[in-house]
Amino acid sequence: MGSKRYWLMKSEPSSFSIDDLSRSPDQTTCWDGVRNYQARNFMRNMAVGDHVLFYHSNADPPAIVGIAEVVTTAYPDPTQFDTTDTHYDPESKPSNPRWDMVDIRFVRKLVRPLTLDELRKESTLKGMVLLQKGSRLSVQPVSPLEWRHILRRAGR
DNA sequence: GCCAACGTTGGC
DNA sequence: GCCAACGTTGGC
Repeated sequence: MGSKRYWLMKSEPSSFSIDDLSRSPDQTTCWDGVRNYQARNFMRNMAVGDHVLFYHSNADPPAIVGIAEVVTTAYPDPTQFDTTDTHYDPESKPSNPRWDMVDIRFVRKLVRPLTLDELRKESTLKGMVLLQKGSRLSVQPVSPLEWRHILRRAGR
């Protein structure tokens, strides 16, 4: 068993919130709809058991609100072949799927959500992908140090 | 609603 | 290969 990796995944609570995740069957959902190559590549690097920070973007306030875990490795996102889906990609062929997804399962909500504002005040977190100017990556790596610091700040 | 920053597309 | 145009993200 190799050491687990840490990630952050963004979701707009108006479309899928941490509560939606906790109410999902098995408290699990497939992370479909990612259409960014960098984000896809990060998902391809995920392993079962990896830890995930669940972040509410376009929220008031934007914040890390919970913890999830990766329960499958990456596999083809079926919405890319669904002509009725907004994420349909006519260029992607079933013989060579372009877009992948993983399944993640709810672990817990943070006792205290950590707002973007608070995160910005932490010098330890200066390097977080989330906090970089113009950063829009919806799936991104988190360092073990950042993870530890965030959990401590969140009151465990 | 605004708009800056980013990624992608396509003409040349 | 360049770069303008466009669509999207996401904080404010």
